[in-house]
Amino acid sequence: MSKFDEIIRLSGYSRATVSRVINHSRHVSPEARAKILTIMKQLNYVPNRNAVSLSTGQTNQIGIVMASTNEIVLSFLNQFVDIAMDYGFQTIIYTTRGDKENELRAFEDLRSKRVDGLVIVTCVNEPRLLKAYCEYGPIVSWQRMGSDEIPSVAMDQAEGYRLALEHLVSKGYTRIANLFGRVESLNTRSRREAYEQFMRDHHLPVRTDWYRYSVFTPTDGEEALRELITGSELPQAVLCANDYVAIGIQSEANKQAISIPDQLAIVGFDDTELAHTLGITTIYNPIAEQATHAFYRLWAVLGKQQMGQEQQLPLEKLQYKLIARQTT
Amino acid sequence: MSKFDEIIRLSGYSRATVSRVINHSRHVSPEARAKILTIMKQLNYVPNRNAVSLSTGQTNQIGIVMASTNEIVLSFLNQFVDIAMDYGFQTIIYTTRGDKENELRAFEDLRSKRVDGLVIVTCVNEPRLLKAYCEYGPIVSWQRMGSDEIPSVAMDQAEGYRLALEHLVSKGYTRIANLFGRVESLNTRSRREAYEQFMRDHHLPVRTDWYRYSVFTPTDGEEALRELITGSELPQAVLCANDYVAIGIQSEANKQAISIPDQLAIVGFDDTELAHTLGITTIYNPIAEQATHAFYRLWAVLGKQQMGQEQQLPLEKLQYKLIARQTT
DNA sequence: TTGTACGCGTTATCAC
DNA sequence: GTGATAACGCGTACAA
Repeated sequence: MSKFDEIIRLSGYSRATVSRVINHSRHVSPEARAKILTIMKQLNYVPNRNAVSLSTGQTNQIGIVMASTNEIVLSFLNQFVDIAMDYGFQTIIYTTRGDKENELRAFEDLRSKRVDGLVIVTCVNEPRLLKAYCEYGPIVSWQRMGSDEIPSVAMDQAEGYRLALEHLVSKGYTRIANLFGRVESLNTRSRREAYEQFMRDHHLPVRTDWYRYSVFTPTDGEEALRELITGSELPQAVLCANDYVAIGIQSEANKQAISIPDQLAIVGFDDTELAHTLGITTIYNPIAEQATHAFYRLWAVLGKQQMGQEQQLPLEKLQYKLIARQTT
Repeated sequence: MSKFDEIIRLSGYSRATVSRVINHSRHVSPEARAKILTIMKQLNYVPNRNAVSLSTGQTNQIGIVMASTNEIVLSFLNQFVDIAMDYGFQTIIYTTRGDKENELRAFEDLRSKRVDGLVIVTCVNEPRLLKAYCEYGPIVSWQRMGSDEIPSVAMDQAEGYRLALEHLVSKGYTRIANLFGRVESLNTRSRREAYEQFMRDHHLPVRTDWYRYSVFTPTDGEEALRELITGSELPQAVLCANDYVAIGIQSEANKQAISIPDQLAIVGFDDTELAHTLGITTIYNPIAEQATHAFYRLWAVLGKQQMGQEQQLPLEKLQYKLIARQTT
């Protein structure tokens, strides 16, 4: 006999009344509430959440999908978990290692009612395929998805990139190398197009020979610089995929006795704490705010189911900012 | 009518047989299996995991408890999520922000059958209090818990600390400052005792005036060094709570024109990728392996429930290693 | 305000 | 190999 039935038996009240007390319904007499609460304490009762989820159809769990938990997505993850918790939701991590089948398991978990909604941080499956899962629960993406089938809270990184370019050119750096992340990602495309457009507009050389892809980590940055200096000409500045890459460039430049910023300027991306510490010029990226927005988007749907009405939370307009430091 | 009942109706078989097919039981005729599988495909059926969990009493979810998701715990988290997934378990993050009540919610979720087990990365509640939850499911800790009531996969950091001290002294650094993490943590106590014991054994000065606490981040490290140089005497070496603190020290030393390692030697802890990039001497800490061990400990219990027999996975002996680089 | 009866979707224990 | 039937623990119309 479950503790629930035990409470029913000991209190003399019915299943419904006990349930009402548990769920803080107002339609319960003070005496009934008091008596039932007392017995609940005595029995050290806690509701079985699987039973609750089965009955209500909600789990109060949200899945977060990413290739791996790394430094780049850390602040997004941290903020999302926190804000979700504030609203009574737990967060399940789905690390896919870039594998499509692994990734699909997260979406299958939406179908199988394991999670109420999903946040995509990074994903490798086609939006077309993923769209089919939208009927099972709200899905929102941080990564830009190309199609509008899955809503995204991403900002157009072209704006941030232009800030960096304006800064560099205003300082006299015109021969610029670009270290990108994923080749096929929309962010990479945005950045590349912003670069090419900006350079053309200012009648400056577009150095596609200084494009490098799949540069994510400090080690990647080091290798990229070692490889760049083998060329006949050294760029005046390097635009990095993120701050960690910039750290690698900075470190390798020191080893190679390349003076910064005289011989080589460096601009990072995201404005992490380390960029501050190491004096790296970078683009402030409101990542935590985007995580908040991501949850708000989900809450717009999940809150309605929970509170019985439309839940609209304020989505403030977010902006990049240039943070000038010692590497430019 | 649920899809399950739909399958029963369309196939003509009973609830039990359908369930057997879903769970790959061998006691099903090939014809029955084929027919039921076909219908399952047609209906695009997936089991409701809440119903499964309610019925079996297992969720295949493990909670991971920590103050916040930060760089320090990142590799542990990442590895744990991965290994758990390999064994069919999902990971729920509980960030407590150091709040005892928040933290207790994770343990209550063990009682309420939301998770099958818990991993404690950091925790603030008393082991005494937490011990009461052990009856509801396996709990294992990364952080050392003092009492043996909750098993821990932590290594005694004193060993790693001694490696650092031997290295420093062998290089002639004898006036050593210590930057610790949490004041009351067992790791801090281990390190402090290791330092004091080592210095006494070698008839060297124990500089308790150079103890600093709650130093976690690069910024903390910078501040610590700024504060240390206001003293009458500068230490010859700094032992840091982790690599990020070491980065802060290194950066601030550069700003202050303090030559490294001539005027000041630096030793980090953990051997993160950035320590490699920035040439920081550090202690290699097998964090990922400890995460693996943590899961294996849980699996020893959860696997038994799942596979019907004791599951013993190999726990290899782990060791710290000194990684000498340019800061010593 | 309270109680009845049923539903949620699946597993498990018996029989046969 | 197959099939009734009873759990699993709780929410909730609906009626009283």
